[in-house]
This record gives sequence, C-alpha cells and structure tokens, in this order.
Amino acid sequence: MYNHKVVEKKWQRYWAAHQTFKTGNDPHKKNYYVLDMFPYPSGKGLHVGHPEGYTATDIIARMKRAQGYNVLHPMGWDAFGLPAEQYAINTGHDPASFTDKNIETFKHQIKMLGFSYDWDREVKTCDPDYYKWTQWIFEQMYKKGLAYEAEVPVNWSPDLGTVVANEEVIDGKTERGGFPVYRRPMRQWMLKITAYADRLLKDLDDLDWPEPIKEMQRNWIGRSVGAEVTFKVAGHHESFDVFTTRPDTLFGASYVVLAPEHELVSKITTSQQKEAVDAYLAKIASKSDLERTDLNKDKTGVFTGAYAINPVNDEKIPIWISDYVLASYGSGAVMAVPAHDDRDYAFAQKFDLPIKAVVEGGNLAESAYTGDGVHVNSSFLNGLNVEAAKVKMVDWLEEHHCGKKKVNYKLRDWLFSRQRYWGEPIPVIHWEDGETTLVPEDELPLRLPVTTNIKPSGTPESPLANLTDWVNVVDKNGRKGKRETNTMPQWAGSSWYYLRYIDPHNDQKLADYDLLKKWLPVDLYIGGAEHAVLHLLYARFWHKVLYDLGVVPTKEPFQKLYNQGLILKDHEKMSKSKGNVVNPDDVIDEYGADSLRAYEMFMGPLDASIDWDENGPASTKKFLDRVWRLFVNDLDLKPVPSAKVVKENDHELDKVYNQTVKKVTTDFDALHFNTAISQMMVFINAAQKAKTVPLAYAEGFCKLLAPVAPHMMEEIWQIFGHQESISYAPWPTYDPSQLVEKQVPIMVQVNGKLRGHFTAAKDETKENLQKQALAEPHVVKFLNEKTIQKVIVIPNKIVNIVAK
RNA sequence: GGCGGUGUGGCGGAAUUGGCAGACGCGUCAGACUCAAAAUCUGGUGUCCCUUGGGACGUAUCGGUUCGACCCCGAUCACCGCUACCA
Repeated sequence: MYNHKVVEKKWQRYWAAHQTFKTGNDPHKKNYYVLDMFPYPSGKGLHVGHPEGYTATDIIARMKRAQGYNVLHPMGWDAFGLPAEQYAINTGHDPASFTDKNIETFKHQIKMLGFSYDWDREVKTCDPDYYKWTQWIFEQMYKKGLAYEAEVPVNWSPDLGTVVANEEVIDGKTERGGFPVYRRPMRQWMLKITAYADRLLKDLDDLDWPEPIKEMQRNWIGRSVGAEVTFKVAGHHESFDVFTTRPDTLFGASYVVLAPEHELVSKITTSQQKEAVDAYLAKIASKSDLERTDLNKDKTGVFTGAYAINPVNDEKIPIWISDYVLASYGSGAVMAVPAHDDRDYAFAQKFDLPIKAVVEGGNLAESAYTGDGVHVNSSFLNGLNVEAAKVKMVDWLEEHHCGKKKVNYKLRDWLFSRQRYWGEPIPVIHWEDGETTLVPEDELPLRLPVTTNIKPSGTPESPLANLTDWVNVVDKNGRKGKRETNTMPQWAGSSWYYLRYIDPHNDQKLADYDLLKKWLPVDLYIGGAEHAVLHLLYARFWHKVLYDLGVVPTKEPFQKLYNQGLILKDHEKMSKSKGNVVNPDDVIDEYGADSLRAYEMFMGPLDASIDWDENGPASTKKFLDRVWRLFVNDLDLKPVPSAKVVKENDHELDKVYNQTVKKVTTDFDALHFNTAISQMMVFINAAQKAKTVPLAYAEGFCKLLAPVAPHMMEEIWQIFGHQESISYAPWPTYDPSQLVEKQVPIMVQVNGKLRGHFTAAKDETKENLQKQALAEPHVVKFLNEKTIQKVIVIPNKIVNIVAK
C-alpha cells in the first residue's frame, strides 16, 4: 500500500539534496518566470487557501521544466507589517525574532507540500540586505522629485493614542476597538504616482490580465477629461479654477462651491458671514471620515458672502463652501449646475439656490437631467448637443484665456509614511538649518534600530521618535539633525521583490541588468484578487520608475496575471473567529500532500470561490491510489508487469491516451486544472478496464500527473526503473492522427427536438446525411402527417428537420 | 448609488464557433468479494410519466432573435467583489 508519509518525505529530501529545482541557466533553453504573491508570515500559519495558488504555479513550473525551459520559481516573505508590531507591543518581544519564527513555520508547511521552489533565492523584506535596495529605490525617487513631503492628514485615533494605517481603518473606525478616527494634518512622505497615471492606464492595454482587474485599475486611476475654468472673485483680485467634465453647462452655473479647506476661503469670506463660516469649519474639523462620507449623504454648507463672476456671461454667482467638494480632487472647487448634476441639484434644493436648465430633457421638478439633449439659454451653444457643445465651449474658454481642456485623475499621490516601528526606515535626515538630505547611498542600509521600546509615542509620531540615540545625528561640521522617524508602508518591500529573486545575492545592485533582461517580465503571476489594485498598481509604478532610470529593461513587471479564488467553508470566508479554518497540516497528515494538491486543483476553476468539501482530499487520494495500484505491485513494490503494464501496444488505449496528453497540456496552459485532472481520471478509468496498458502510455501518464502529484509520480517513475527524477523527463507529446475520427455520430432533430441519431463517415455529404436522417425509424414516426418544410444539415454534427 | 462578476442535478462542477445539457468527482442506491465490516471492484442515479421501446419537462425568472439558445439580445430577481459625493 502506498504510504504518503514515507514517500513524500523521501522525495522532499531527494529534491533538496540534489538541488533538483535550482534555477536553470542553460543558454540554449528559453526562460520562464512563474511567480506567487509572497505571503505575509502571520502567526497563524498556512491555511488551505495558500496552497491553491502555490499549487497552480507549481504545476506550471514543473510542466515548463519538463518542456525544456529554464524555470525561475522562487518564494519569499513579505515580512514587515502591523501584526508583528502589535504582537511585539503586547508582549515586549522583538518583532524581528517573532517574524523569523513565523517564517520558519510557514517554510516548514510550504515544504511539506512539495513545491518546486528554488530556495537559494528566498528573500525577506525585513532583511537589511534586502531593504537596503528598498531604501535605494526611495532615494532615486527622491532625487527625481517623485518622493516629497507634504502636509497630509493622518488617521489619528485619540482613544488608541496612536495613528492608524489606512488598512486599519474599516468604515471610518479603527479595526481594533472600533474607535473613531480623525483626520489630522501631519508632515508626511508622498510618492508622486500621479506623474505616471497616464502610463499606468495606457500600458494596461497590452497586459494579459483578467479584464475585470484591468477595469478596477482603470477605475482607480479614474481618468476624466473636461475643462478647467477660471472664475474671478467679485471685488477681489483673487481668482480660482474649477474642474468640470461638463463645460457645456457653464451657462447653467448658478453658484460655485469651494472645499472647506480651500485656501481662498479665509480671504474672501465677508465679515457678515465669518461667524457662520468659522462655525462650519470647526464642525468639519471634528467630523470623522465616517461622518463626512458614508453615513451622511445629506448635504451641508454655508455661504461665504462672496461672489464669483461667470466668465462666459459675467453673471455674479454666490460662492459657497461645502464638504461635498473634496479638497484633494481637481482644484478643490466646483461650478454648480444644479439642473444637470445630481449632487448640485440636491445642494440647490436644500439651500434654495436657482436651478437653470441649459439642456433640454428630463423633469427638473424631480431631479437633475444628466443625459444628452439640445442646449438652450446658452448663447452660442444653443441648438448643439452635449458633445459638440463641450468642444465649442472649450474652444471659447481657450480663446478668451479663462479656461482650457484639462484631464484629471482620481488617483492620488501615494501616502508613503507610516507612524510605525516595524518597517523600512526612510533614509532621510532633517537638519537644524532646515535642510533635508538623504542618507548617502554608501551608508545604506539604514538599519532599523533593535529595541523593545516600540510603544506608540502617544503623539501622531512613530515610536522611533522615542529612540533619541538613533534619531539624533551630528554631521562632521557639528550641525545637528534628526532622522526621519516615519517608516515605509508594507507595500514598499512588495513593490519590487520579484526583481530581487532574479539576482538575490547581488551586493552591488538591486539586480544585474543582463539577468533582469533574461527573466523579465514575469511570465505568470498568481495571487489573490484582494491585491487587484494597490499592490499591483504600486509595483507597476515602481517598475516604471526603475525603467526610466534604466535599472529594469521592461515597461511592465507582470505580463500575465491570474487571480485565484477563495476557499470557503459553509459559504463563508474561513477565519479564526468563525472557527472554520481547515489546517493543511491535518489534511497532509491524513491524505498526503499530493492528495491535497490534487483536490485543490480539482475542486473547480482556479479563479472561483468554492466551498471546501470535507470529502475532497479523500476523493483525490482514492484516485491517486487507483493510479498506484494500476502501475505498482504492492507485494514487491515492482511495476505490475505480469499481465497489465506491458511493452506491447494493443492499441486499445491509443485514442484516450492521445486525447489525454492533448487535453492535459492545453488545460494546464490555460490554468484549467480541474478539467485536466478529470481527463486524467477518464484515462485511468479506461486503463483499468483495458486488458493491458502499454508501458509507454503508463510513463507518459505519470509525466502528466507529476506536476499535480509529484511525490507519488517520482516513486512510480523510480519503480519503472528510472534513475533520474521525473522532473526533467521530457513532456509527453501526442499523435494528432490518432485523434482523427473516421466515424462521427450525427444527431437528428425534428423541429429542434432530438429524435434519433446515426453514425456516418466523417465529412459525409449533406445529401447523404439528409437521406439517412429521413430514413431513421424514430425520426419517421415524428414526421407522420407532417409536411417537411426545410432540412438543415450541419456536416459531422446534426440534421434538423423542420416539419408542420 | 456607480462599476464588474456569478446563477446548471442532493453537492463541487463540465459542455470547442449557437448543434447529444449534466463529462469527471462527491453523495447515494444496488450487486460482487467477506463470517462480518472496512477497503476494493461492477452497475444505476436531473425531475415527472410510463409496460418494454419511449414520452413530457429541465441550465435563476420573464420575453426576444434563430431551423436550433446554458451560450447571443432586452428586462427582472438573487448572491458575491470592488468603489463610494472624484464635479
């Protein structure tokens, strides 16, 4: 009987001892880079969701090796992050050693699954030899003006006495404790991802990614084309710009609204309105994000007392402020056309502001009309439809120097600071004379100081601020300075790790250019859809920056992307709190890694979220055991030689074997593992019923199944008498001539309903097919007392007789 | 509210270009082996009607296009994901 506990250990040891999966560098072979999203090594260890994606990439990696590629298939650790820090704060331990312990656990569990990683290339983001280059990339960005400081709100939680990261804010409250979060301005590091917005958008088109993921990125970038219109403030020298996608409705503007944070607010507010405006500003400041957005769709606002002049008709219109206008988008000011914008309409209704129709259509008594129509009350735009009117208005604005065509993005610059300990220190020094300098490149890495004192500073500053020995520096001229105490977000290290795998031990460069050229872009990248936007957008951004610097040779990092689905339990996400987590260790212990791998691939399409079936691994174990019994004699652990597996081919299995080779190969390539496995089951069912199985087919089958169930297939391969690992045994090929049918079944329908069938020679003429169809006894019965009106004949497939 | 996705037996799912709906597996029923059980092997298994042959219905719902629709089009419902006043 096959003993997975013994055999799996045996081959894992063999692979390690023989460096079977060391990345190939044969110049005569093509290169293939297949990558997993590296995990955050949490204290909980692996759950059954991890091996799903990892098995998929492992199957591809193993198939590609067998097909004669050099394969780069690495694994590493996204090792900085909040849970380790939180654990450290709670226990007084060092997050570094805690993280290392977790990595050990993860690595042990991953190794039990028999994945073909090249472990010599393991990286972890919290290793100074690694984050040296994360810091180096930051410095290049700083030099290019892509990293800058700005006064930006942080998520300040007075109840916790700390700031929280965006990812710790759920629905405007802290993830832990559910305390309100307030936006509090602080000097922070930003990365100018907006400078790359257009390229990030455009280059999506050439990527082989799931269309919905590309669409999510497009939405996130949020390009919108419109116009910038300059309004003068009546009685002031001041003016301000608004961004609008509907310049055609400018004649319908009945007021303008500034964001409460807009710099003009204090300058233009009249003395009569000052009290009201100040009160409103005070109210806004104390509002949490939640109150400002989600819960409160009710518009609020206040009149400044000032008026703007509509450049197109010199009309004086009131200037209001309201928090429905976002300071961070466009110019932080909008022209309000309540007749043709839902938000403006709601605001105008509430504050009784005029609603002027300039496009015909809809019913303004009920709602704004945002559709197309003919312009009215719009001077030179009258009679035009929306698109034409937009063009004409932009021309007019440009001609009269009071506006221009403008493209805006929803994408904001990347808030790159975290007020945290456990992250890459930002390699910057702030000097007493106000100068800000980078830590010189030859002094990198700037190491994170080892300390157990990482309690929150009690202010919106990083815990590093408390470590005065580390923070305070003096240069050779005696000038005093302080180190930047913010650290980088978890996204930093994960934005370029796929580059480091290519040349993980290089201490001169983040990676050698020629090696990058050999391996990039990543041929296949698999991971969870939760990273559809942020991680994948950030990594693309960094990659493009490095491309511009001449560090990497490609515009894009990941050519083909695929998202695995979730594994559910009772139609819910697995989670510790629900107590429905399936532990892969238990499954491996009972059924073996091969069975777990096979089940996770067989349970359904890779990208679907599917319920875990308690019986699943048992069912695939049953299949694997049948394979074993078919090929191996349990008594002497020799191949089953006697009657079953033989040198001779009686051709009984020719067709199904060739079909299987073809389907498994194309299905693997398309990541359709469930149907590939089902085809292998079909082959085994047939082989079991056959009198004999040719040895060549048995061996070919083992090669097909080896990527899914590598341990058992190695064992059978050895029993078949091979000395070398099956990993590099050439991938099977099929004989297309064996798949050509000489006889094909022809279905016969009467009025679209199946009434009979017969067998015909392939490519039989339409006339003959029709004649045979009409002669079918069952068919004839249904044609009684009916007149044949038409006969549709599709050669090799179907005959449909239309009769009344 | 906006964008996107998904709905097929008791369950997970399959179905090339619009051409035999339900491959493969789970579960289940029956048989073989066994003193017995497990394991294994063989066969049945969408629903309803029916005497065999077979017939009617059937891919969320309603409608359309077509000789023919799980597949294309329109509307509706349900669930999931992302997003959230982006002017």
